[in-house]
Amino acid sequence: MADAQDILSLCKRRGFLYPSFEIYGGVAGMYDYGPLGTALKNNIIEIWRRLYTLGEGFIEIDSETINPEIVFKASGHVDEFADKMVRCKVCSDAFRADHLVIEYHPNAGALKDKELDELIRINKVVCPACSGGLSSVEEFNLMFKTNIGPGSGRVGYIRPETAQGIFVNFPNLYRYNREKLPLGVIQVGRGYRNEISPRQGIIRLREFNMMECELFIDGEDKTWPRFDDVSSETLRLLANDGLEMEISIGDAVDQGIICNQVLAYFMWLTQEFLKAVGVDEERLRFRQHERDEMAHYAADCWDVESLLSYGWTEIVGIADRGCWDLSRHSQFSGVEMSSFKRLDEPQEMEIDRIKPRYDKLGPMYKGKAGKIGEVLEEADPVEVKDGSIIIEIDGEDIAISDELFEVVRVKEKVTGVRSIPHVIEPSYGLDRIIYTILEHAYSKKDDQTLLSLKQTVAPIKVGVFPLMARDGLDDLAKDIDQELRYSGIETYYDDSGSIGRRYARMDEIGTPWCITVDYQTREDGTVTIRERDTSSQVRVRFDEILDVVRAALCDVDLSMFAVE
RNA sequence: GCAGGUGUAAUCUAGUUGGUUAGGAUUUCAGCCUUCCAAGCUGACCGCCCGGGUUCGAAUCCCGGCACCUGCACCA
Repeated sequence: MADAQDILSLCKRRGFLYPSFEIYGGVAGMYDYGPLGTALKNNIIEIWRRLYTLGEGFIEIDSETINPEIVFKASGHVDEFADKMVRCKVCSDAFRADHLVIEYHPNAGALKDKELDELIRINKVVCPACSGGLSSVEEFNLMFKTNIGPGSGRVGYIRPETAQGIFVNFPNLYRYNREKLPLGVIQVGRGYRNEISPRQGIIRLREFNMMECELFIDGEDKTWPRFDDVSSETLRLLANDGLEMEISIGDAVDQGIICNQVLAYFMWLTQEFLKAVGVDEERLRFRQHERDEMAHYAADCWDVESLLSYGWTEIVGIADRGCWDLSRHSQFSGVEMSSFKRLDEPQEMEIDRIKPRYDKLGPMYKGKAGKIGEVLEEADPVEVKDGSIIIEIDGEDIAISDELFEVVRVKEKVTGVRSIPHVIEPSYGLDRIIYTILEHAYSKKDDQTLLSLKQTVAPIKVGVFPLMARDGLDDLAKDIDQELRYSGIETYYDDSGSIGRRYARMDEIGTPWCITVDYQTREDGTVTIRERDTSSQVRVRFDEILDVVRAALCDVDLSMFAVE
């Protein structure tokens, strides 16, 4: 297996990746993409984007990376990412400090570090695992905090995922989609996590690239229109009951291994994407989250893992997040986040409604009566208990006796129902995918490095060389180089060193083809085109070279252009 | 963050009883040569992670920092 050090060395040497701020000693978990890395990344993004926008009809947005605190209060990140931790001095296990003292304080979660320290000390709290002594409280905040605007007025955080930018825009996007589900929204961008210990090259970064999709669907209907077309396609699953299997997505859904069609469809789509950009199918699997690993709101979650020299590594997560995200944002913002599902036929329904008796409310509550009436009208009659109903007015609970209202049965025409959409989230770790592609493409034979990148993602598509940089061969080669570049094909012209060395340079950065102008070109107007992985050559017509390359880019067998 | 290991050129690496001008290979560049897979010759560029300390003298010893690797924990 390829050594991670070799890959990182190649990346640095050839301009895929550079450690950030290298001249100042570097910063852990931060890397810059060099020229080739950037091109590779852009190519991958473009394939992904097309798959979702052109293939599935999804829409793309680009939202802010700095968000006000409330966004992450609603998302749960403020609590989830800013734990107060203590560590066992003996077994070095970490625990949430507030959980350890919960029996000694009614509101342990609100305590300051020092107060928690104090409580732990006074009550002689020890490590729950081994009864060892505990360290003092440390703050673990994995979000980067900042201030929005001058002074220290408004707290903001740099986003740890792009997803929230989509959720908070849901009302706009739902309207853009003309109030229809399903609504698929994608975003490509950076996320930021102040990792405790970034390691393993670009596998765990502090500033990382994500491609995320949030698919909003009707929670009552998790079928997918194109599911039947692909239901016989297979995936390699590692379910959370420990069973590993190769199974069609149709069977997996039927047997309840994958919980619904939408999830299964996007798992398959993800596999197609990863194969298309060069992840080795043999080193790819879907691992289901353990029950305790899953976020509490998730119905099901599968990680796509690739086998790297670091071991099996998560590169994509595909989760059914239920209606959690939109519910929370609706709750925190007070904005409606539901969708309206029109019924096939409007239905006449008889419903019980509360009808306030304003003649009695008025004298009793004076100025408040109007508000109370409004709230009563919206209230559900089933909440009437023991002759009264409790309603909330201006943050105050008030019991309203049933003498002050009537429950009446009314006929209402129902044309549809409102519900909060569920979210299926395929979330792709771009940097990890890039690294996987590099490692899976990497091979070494007798000191010769070969990067077998798919032509779709290769930063440079064609190397163009004169066999000798003289006798007019160089001019002919430059003509070809220019023609290809002007046609939108990335090339690399090279006339330095032996021809073998030039092929080797291209092999090392994954360039799939090389065209060489030789002396025969002057005689019969043909050039050679060499295929990277086999180093086999085909002689083709000089004046057809653009067609040949275009065909090659469509994976057409080049032998059909051979002139010999 | 903890424990252990490591840090010499763009890359890989030799080099401690502390002692002259840190050696090699690859890459890159220039020139010569060269009619298809890293040929050869000549030359050039480029280095002891950073900062302190000990010493007449530090790549080498000590302290601190930074980075990388392995494990723990966390996670995309």
